[in-house]
Amino acid sequence: MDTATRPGLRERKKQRTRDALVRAALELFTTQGYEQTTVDEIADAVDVSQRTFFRYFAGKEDAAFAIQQMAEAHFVDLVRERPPHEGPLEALRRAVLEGWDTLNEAIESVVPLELHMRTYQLIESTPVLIAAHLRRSAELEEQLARLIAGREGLDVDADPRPRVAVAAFSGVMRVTGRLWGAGEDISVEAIRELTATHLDQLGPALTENWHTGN
Amino acid sequence: MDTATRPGLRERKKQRTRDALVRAALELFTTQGYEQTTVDEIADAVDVSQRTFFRYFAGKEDAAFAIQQMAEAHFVDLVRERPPHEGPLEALRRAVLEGWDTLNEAIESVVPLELHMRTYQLIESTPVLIAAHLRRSAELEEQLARLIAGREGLDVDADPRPRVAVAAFSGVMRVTGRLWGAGEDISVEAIRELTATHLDQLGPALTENWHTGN
DNA sequence: TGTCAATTGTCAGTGGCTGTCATTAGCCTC
DNA sequence: GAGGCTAATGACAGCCACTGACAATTGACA
Repeated sequence: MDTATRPGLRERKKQRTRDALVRAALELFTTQGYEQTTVDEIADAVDVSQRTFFRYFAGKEDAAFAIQQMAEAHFVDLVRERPPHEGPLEALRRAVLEGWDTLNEAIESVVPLELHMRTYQLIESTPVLIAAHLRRSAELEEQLARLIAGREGLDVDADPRPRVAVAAFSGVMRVTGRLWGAGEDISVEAIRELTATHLDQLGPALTENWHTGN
Repeated sequence: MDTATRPGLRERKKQRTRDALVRAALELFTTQGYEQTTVDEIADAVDVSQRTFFRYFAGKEDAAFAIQQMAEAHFVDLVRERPPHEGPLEALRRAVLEGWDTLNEAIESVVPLELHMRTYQLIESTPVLIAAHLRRSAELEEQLARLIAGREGLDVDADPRPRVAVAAFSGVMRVTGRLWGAGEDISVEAIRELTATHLDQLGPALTENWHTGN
């Protein structure tokens, strides 16, 4: 019986409603803009009441980040799976890159990859969403710092290095995201490439004298 | 005549109203919390209409960051005045530390230093304000990157190092602010110290092997 | 002093978000 | 497989941030 573990009709229905709301929201956001889209529109598109929308999402913002959320979880999983002999920055670097490579599998059950990338670009160009995105990133950072500290057998609260390393790493990721969002090429390949080259610059950028070998 | 450059009554009145609104807002925010304070309360405390509040500030958030804004401008000025022979990170480091030392002179005409520090702590512990704070920081970062690039005679858009360096620096500043806000000691001295020790860790934290000399 | 322009107050309306309560619809037991 | 239980939904009312429009007030300046 494959019905053994399969959730009941109720649960499946909820999942469908949620997914439909996410799709409708992202489609409307990327088409007409985030601020220009009202919650009523989203709810109407899925034929539920506004109240129901707010039962699935804490706010309009929350819907915009539904997929982002999945991508982040995916990334954290990958970091967790990195072999312990890799240094902190090496592990983070490989995990992000692998994350981009396998992003589609992680989200395709809800939205097409392309819609997600358009949404990401929208986030990077909408002030309110930029703010929310940064706050979410800060939370992710804390998680990563603990994870890295764990790998290295350190106490996050005693040794500042895990947090500092993750902060530097995240800073670079943020710059990358912003640049990608401002550019022409919205593809995953483009941001993958940007990520790699920017991470390569982290070491050199901290050298005090930038003109020695240049 | 010292009245020569002194602004007219109209201008002075506006300044007084604005300052009063800032003081009332910060006092209410730090006393009862940001979300628990309505714009009407702030306006009432200064005896102006709600509409007038919104003529001075783009939103409730804006009032919360009025002093922060001044502190940032102060900091940027200090970076600009750093002698050109200092490396990028050295210049940034000295500017922040000097910024903390001279913060009071920069803001005392509007609010007491202590109220500002309480506000900063409130910001660091209120999700909506954290988000806004991070977005503002991101804008500051862009400004700093251009400034640093200028000092070094580089093109921000061609060479990723200015942005990467500033991103790493800002990442550390952010960690510092968060830790300070979560701690007991709300004094300027406390955050000054935290800043110094965390910046010291930036180099070491990027070393792949954290256990060599430890 | 009277005119002009800037500042403010009032009012009405939109949109995000929440609490409440009645209704509907899976689910589970007898 | 009928009836009761509970979760999900819809409908309604209301709060608060924020905006546009218009009228009243008040410095500025000839």
